[in-house]
Amino acid sequence: MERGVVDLSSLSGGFDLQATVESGQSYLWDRTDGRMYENRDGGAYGGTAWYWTTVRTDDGTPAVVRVRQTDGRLEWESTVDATDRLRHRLRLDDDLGAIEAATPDRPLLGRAFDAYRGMRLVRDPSFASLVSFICSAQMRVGRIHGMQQALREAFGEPVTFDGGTYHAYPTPESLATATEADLREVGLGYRAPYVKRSAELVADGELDPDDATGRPYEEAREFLTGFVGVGQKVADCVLLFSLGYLEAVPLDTWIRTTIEEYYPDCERGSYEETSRAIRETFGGEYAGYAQTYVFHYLRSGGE
DNA sequence: TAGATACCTTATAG
DNA sequence: ACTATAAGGTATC
Repeated sequence: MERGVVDLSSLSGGFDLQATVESGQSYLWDRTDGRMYENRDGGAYGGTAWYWTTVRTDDGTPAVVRVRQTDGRLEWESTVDATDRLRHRLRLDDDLGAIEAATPDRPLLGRAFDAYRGMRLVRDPSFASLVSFICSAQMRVGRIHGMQQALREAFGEPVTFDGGTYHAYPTPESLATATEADLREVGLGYRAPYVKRSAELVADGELDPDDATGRPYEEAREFLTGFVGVGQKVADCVLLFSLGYLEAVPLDTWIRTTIEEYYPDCERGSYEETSRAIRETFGGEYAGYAQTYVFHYLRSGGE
């Protein structure tokens, strides 16, 4: 067992672990106390709960990383050195202060940033992010998370850690090998064939979500719709929560409602044009940050 | 090309 | 208890 501490006190804009991993952008973290999503407004840092996920080591085998936030520190336990991986996965190097400063003073945005100060975007592994958001169609966040847990337990490689058994996120190969019936068995419903066929595309080397990286934003979004079960909204989620396109604004039901109520002039009829308008309203470069704050704020009962 | 509809499953509202 | 509704949409016609 290795242990480490990441100092958070010097981070611009601070950090809020609970808000970051329980805000519906990542479905790859679990609370060890099993109380995920229970107290959204929750006390400071979710009562310093422990969370765990898995990371890929250099030789390709998965390792468990367990973390908790206490005051200005992020403590971790793992079998590998997790400091750099956590900085990367939790975007601890983002200059949140500058990002908020660059966000326009528009209705709702200030309150949303205030409510979850320190919440950061995540950088999830691309395949897991892709499958998570294929599963997200017409689902509540608690059940999306439950689906990912079920997928891990049914198809993920077991990892022993600190006397317990955990499961890594399934590989493309394992989900491509699963039958549609297998995937329906774990509660995916009509998303089952989407997940299987998209996993096959990756496993067969026909399409790789990482190949979206480097393309101009709208082209990258179009590229990702080549997967099955991936429309523009899901593509935007993968771009924002995995591939680092911070300007991506997924137009989900919450944001559409927000546009109706607060930014009606941004409603342009098509996804593409409405997306352009709301991204501009949210400040362009970091518009996805604003979207994520608004989403979490409203969904958590902010107003 | 734009518009309507089916789709798994379950938590929640009434 | 029971039914209707909606949930971070997409594929298909």
